[in-house]
Amino acid sequence: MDMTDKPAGTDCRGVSEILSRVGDKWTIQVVIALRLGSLRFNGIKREVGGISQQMLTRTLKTLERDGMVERTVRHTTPPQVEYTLAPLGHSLSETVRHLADWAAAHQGRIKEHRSQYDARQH
Amino acid sequence: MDMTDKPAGTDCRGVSEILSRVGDKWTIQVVIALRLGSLRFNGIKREVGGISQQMLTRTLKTLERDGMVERTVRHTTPPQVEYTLAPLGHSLSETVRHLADWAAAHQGRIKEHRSQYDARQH
DNA sequence: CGGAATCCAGTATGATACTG
DNA sequence: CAGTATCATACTGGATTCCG
Repeated sequence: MDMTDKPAGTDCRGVSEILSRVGDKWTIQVVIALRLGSLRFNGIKREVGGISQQMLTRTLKTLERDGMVERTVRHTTPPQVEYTLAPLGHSLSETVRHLADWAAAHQGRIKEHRSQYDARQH
Repeated sequence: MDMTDKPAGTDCRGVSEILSRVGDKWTIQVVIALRLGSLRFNGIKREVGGISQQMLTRTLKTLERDGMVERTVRHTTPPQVEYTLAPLGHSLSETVRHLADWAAAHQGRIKEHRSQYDARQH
C-alpha cells in the first residue's frame, strides 16, 4: 500500500469528472430547483427556465444514473413522472453552495480585474 | 430595495460563469500547480501534464484577466515569464478543495449507482 | 522560451417535429 | 405529460506551424 494520504478508491479522474459536472450549464440549476421538494418534468423545466426538453432529459438521466436524483413514475393518464433529490444530491448541493457563495462574494473583484485588464488592451 | 437576501451586485450569471470555470478541463489543475509557488510557462506545462500549449496559454490568460494569477516578465534572453497565484486564486483553490474532497469522498457511491443503473439497462 | 495563428474534430447545446 | 429522434450550430480542446 503506497496510498498513505488518500482514502482507498480515490481517483483524480473521477474527481475532475464531478467538477466538470458541477460546471456544466444545467446540472446545478436542476439540483437547485429540486432542493425544496419534488417536481415533475415540466415543473423543473419551468423552474429552471431556458433549458430545452432534450437537455433536461439528458441532465436528469445523468443525475439519476449517478444517484443524485430519484425518478418515480405514476402510470396514470397522462403519465406523471416525479423527480426527487436523493441524499447524495442534497449533499452535493450543500457543498456547491459554498462555492456559489464564494463566487457571489468575489465576482465584484473579478469584474474589476477584468475591466482593468481589458482597459490595458492586452 | 428588494434585494434583501443578496449582497449588492450579485448576479446569477456571474456565479454560474465561475462555476463553469471551475468545471473546465484545465483551470483548476493550473491553479493547483501554482499553489506551492511560482512557475514558468513550461514548468506549469510539465506539472499539469497533457495540456497543450494553446490551452495553457488560454487558461493562463483567463486566470490573469480574472485576477487569479499574476504574470511577471523578465526581459532576459531567452525571456522568462513567471506565473504566481494571486490571493484571489489562493482563495478559490481553498474553496474548490472542499468540493474536491466531497467528490473524492463520494465517488465510490456514485460509481456504485452507475453500475446498478447500467446493469438495469436503462 | 513563451507564446500567436491557423486549422480541425468532437462534444455540448438548441430548435423542431414526432410519439406513447 | 414526458419524453425520443433528427438536424443544425456553437463552443471546447488538440495538433501543427510560425514568430520575437
